[in-house]
Amino acid sequence: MARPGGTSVTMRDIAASLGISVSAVSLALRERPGVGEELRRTVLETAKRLGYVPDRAAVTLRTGRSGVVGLLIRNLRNPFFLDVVEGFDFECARRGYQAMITSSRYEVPHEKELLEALTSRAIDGLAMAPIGSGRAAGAWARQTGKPAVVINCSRQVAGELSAVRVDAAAAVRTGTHHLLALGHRRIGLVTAPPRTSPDPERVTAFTELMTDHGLSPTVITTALSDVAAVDALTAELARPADQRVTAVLTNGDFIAHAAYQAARSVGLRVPRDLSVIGHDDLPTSALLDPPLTTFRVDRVAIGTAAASALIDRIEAPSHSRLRIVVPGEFVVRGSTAVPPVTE
Amino acid sequence: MARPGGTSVTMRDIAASLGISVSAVSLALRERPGVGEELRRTVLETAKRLGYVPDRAAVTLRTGRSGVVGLLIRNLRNPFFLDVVEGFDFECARRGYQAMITSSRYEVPHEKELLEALTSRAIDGLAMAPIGSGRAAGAWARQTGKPAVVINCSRQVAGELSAVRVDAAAAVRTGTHHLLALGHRRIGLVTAPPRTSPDPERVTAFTELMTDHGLSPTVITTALSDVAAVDALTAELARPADQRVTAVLTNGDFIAHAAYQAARSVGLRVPRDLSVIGHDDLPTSALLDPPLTTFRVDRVAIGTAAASALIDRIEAPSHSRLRIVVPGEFVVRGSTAVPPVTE
DNA sequence: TTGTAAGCGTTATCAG
DNA sequence: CTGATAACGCTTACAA
Repeated sequence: MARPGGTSVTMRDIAASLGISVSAVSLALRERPGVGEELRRTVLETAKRLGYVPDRAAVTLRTGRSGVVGLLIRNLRNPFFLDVVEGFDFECARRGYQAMITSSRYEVPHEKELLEALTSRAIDGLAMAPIGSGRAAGAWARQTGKPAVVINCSRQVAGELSAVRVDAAAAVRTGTHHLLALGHRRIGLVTAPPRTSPDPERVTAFTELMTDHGLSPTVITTALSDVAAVDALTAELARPADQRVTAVLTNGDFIAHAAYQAARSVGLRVPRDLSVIGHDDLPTSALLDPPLTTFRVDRVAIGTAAASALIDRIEAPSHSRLRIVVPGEFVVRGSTAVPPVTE
Repeated sequence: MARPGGTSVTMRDIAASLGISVSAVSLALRERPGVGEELRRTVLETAKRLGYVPDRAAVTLRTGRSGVVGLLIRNLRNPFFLDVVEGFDFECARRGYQAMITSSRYEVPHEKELLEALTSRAIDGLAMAPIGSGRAAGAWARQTGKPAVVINCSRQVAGELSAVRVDAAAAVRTGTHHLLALGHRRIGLVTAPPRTSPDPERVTAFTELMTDHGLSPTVITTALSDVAAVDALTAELARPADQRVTAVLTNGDFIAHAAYQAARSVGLRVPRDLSVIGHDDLPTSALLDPPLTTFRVDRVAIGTAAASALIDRIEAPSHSRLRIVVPGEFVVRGSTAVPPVTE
């Protein structure tokens, strides 16, 4: 509203039209004591009649609270985050907040810029799926004195922050066990480069488990965009049959799809030549050819939990920080099978 | 920022620390004439040193421009919009704006609420994939005097507005021709209920084409959530083999997936018993079982085009309204085949 | 119960 | 080229 054209109605207009003072209007509108019941009704009614819409910029400036919370996602292209965003947006709306959602696109400098932009917009709190370790979130919280919650980020970080995450390490263990039981020995784990990886725990869990079984773990490092992942996986799969992995674990169905593409591009078949395990259970995963074995997680719940935890802390700063682990469930479909017998 | 804890640095602090006036600081910071080059550099430098972040609420209040543009999506669960959002967010960032993205979840009252919320936040412009006819967008633009652009919405609406859309009617025609050529006679078109449908043109085009061929069109009406679509399609497919459709056209791969599920649930096979045509070509569509025949569209381009058109009009209100049709491409895969010979 | 006035951080107008 | 000063719309002491 404001300036050009859109002749906005302000409290002053209401006050003038009723011959009372602005503060009376303010009090009446916000259901605060200090104003007669009858007058309040009149005010409410004329406000509606005049089409009054409060100017949040003014409120923000005055109160220091904007009613906006930020949601900074590291990669909005990953369908995983779709439902997270939806859940977050929904919960915010339910509790009277607006979400400001944006994507850092796995670019650290851009993440920094966005953080600053959000700060200058006086967000009341921040939820963030950080690019790397998540230190940025902690720094932001310290610097602004406002609550932050991290989503799917390394456990040790966080510090003072609330955190919502899926148990990625457990998922890796379950998947690895499944593959070992099928007879696989050369298993690959797809992960992001250390600096940008949100969950080093996956690698640790995987490495430990493989080592325990006397096997050497293959860690396939790639940027987590679909094209980069296809390239990295194609490179791995192009190796001789007795050296390349016979199964891969990915950190998301999104990347599992890339594994399908890579396999296809070098003429391998899933699951005959390559077993694939995803993580997320996207709506399409059951419809793929073959249906994807994956780890189902309630993505909407992640979003609502993050929003809820964040808003709790905004409204009661004493609220202790939360550590929420959203449960998941391993679902076995057609993309995993016994390894090929090429050796 | 602002009140609690986070001791924010204001222009006053910079001015005080330099022993000059606030207005000099303002001028210097915004690269405006009226301040010496040397002083400007000093100001810029101390601003950075002190960690100054401008308070957008104050700027907004003063100037009436927030630097925020709204993006109101009718259904954020549809992966189609993922890339649109990403493109929009990207273009906004590139041009120095913040996007405020939210989902009306196909609920008209919620759409209205959100529109009001965005208005009270003084967005500089609005992009909207409206629920029904898109009249709401026009009304908003008229009422606020600010530019709006509609995304994928009925052609006749729009009026004064810029519009970005895919040529859905053309896609329907192409798909229908493809099915007719394969020999299908009972073809179903999946569409949203009239009140919420964004593109009645699809139905018109389909009906006309079928009638021209002396065939009677089947229009399957359903709410466009995955579960609702599965139900509606299951009901259609449960009919006797000589009555039910042998092919369906959907308005999105998202809904085509629902057709796969529905077919599966009543024991029909795609494409042997049912041909399916989607629209969008989502990343997963080529990996489905069977790979989906669909209409590819550059979704990111829709987002960037919308943002670009919107920001153009914000910055030059004289800018004439744009009608952008993002091109698409029909891609034939494995989900369409000759009809079954059950008659 | 109601009105008055100050002030949030910024920009813009207008003197010096 | 620089510095007071008012104003944007709202909230909140405090005074009537």
